[in-house]
Amino acid sequence: MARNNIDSLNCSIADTLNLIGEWWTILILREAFFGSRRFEEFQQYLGIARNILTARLKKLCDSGILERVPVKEGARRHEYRLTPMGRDLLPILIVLTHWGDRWLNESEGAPVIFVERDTGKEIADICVLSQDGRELKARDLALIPGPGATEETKERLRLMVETWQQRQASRSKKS
Amino acid sequence: MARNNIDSLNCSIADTLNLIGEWWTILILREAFFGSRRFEEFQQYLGIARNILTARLKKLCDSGILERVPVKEGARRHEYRLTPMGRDLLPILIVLTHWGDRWLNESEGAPVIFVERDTGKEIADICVLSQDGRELKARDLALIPGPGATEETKERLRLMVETWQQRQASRSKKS
DNA sequence: TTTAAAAGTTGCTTTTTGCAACTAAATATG
DNA sequence: CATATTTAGTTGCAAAAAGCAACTTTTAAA
Repeated sequence: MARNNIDSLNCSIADTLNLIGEWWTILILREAFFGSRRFEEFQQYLGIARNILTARLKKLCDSGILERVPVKEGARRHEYRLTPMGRDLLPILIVLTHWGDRWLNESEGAPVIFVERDTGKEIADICVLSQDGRELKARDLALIPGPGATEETKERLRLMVETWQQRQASRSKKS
Repeated sequence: MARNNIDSLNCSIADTLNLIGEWWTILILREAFFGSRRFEEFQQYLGIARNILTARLKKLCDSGILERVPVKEGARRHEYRLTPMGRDLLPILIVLTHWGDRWLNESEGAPVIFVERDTGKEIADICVLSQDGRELKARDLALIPGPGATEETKERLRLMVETWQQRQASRSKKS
């Protein structure tokens, strides 16, 4: 993301975007999930500039999302493979896909569909669930500071609750 | 995303990133979910340059993710609110948060935690499920062309299956 | 009525991208 | 074995995007 203050936001979204939020990175990961491993594969399928691809792959390797392994024993050519950390990004790709399918490609239909290999059936839509499996909407959620919250974050969240309560109050007055 | 060929990728991920993949956009959306509505709120919490914020808010409004409504009847000052299309991005934010919590902030712990408002209990981890509720991993998934697939996409997916089968074959030979 | 805050806009500088050409090693070919 | 081709980058330069600070113009407050 931007250079300066992002790190100070005390936010896992910002931290994640710091690693995968740059131009191209998520599409490179998509390619990786689609089975690409070699520099040329990524380059050709995406049409990305080679120097940018180099930079992105390096960053992904440095941060442990991909690993760079010799094609065979002792070879100096490498391929890029998803690590467990990288494979754990799959839900992000699926959520992005489903949202795009729903809101941007509704008329034409989805370009690609994720299915379960064994059954061929489409996977379930990803949604937010409570521990006991009820579906939750934005309205049903609240935010609380976690163990990693700074004082600033706690203050911010307190303020958020206040604002929210005021809005609820003014809403009930009106109606 | 990049200017040229992204649109031709026939991929909902690329389409989605075209709208929300730019620097700052996702953090602006995070702020919106956290309750910010006014220009100054976004600006102050994020420390984003004002001209960039202007551009991002405009794009988000143009694409229907936010709407710009007068603060009160007839006022010329506006606030920016999530539309249903925008609220539907919540799973993306949660997935990004959880991934960052798990892989980047494990030692310090999560800065913020999403809980169910009514019970105060943490929400469930978002994961990929089959229609009948079994958890699926990357290995369990396959991709098939959907109704919106171009010939190129179909070809690409055929090739993918081939490559995958070859790798499976060479793997079983080795072991 | 003056002051201050909100919501931008403008101009200029620094960073990032994109593109094309170049390089060096590995592999294939005759 | 010598030469060509592929692979995986690197370099240099032009164009686009981002950051910063200063400037406007309404709106709200004192």
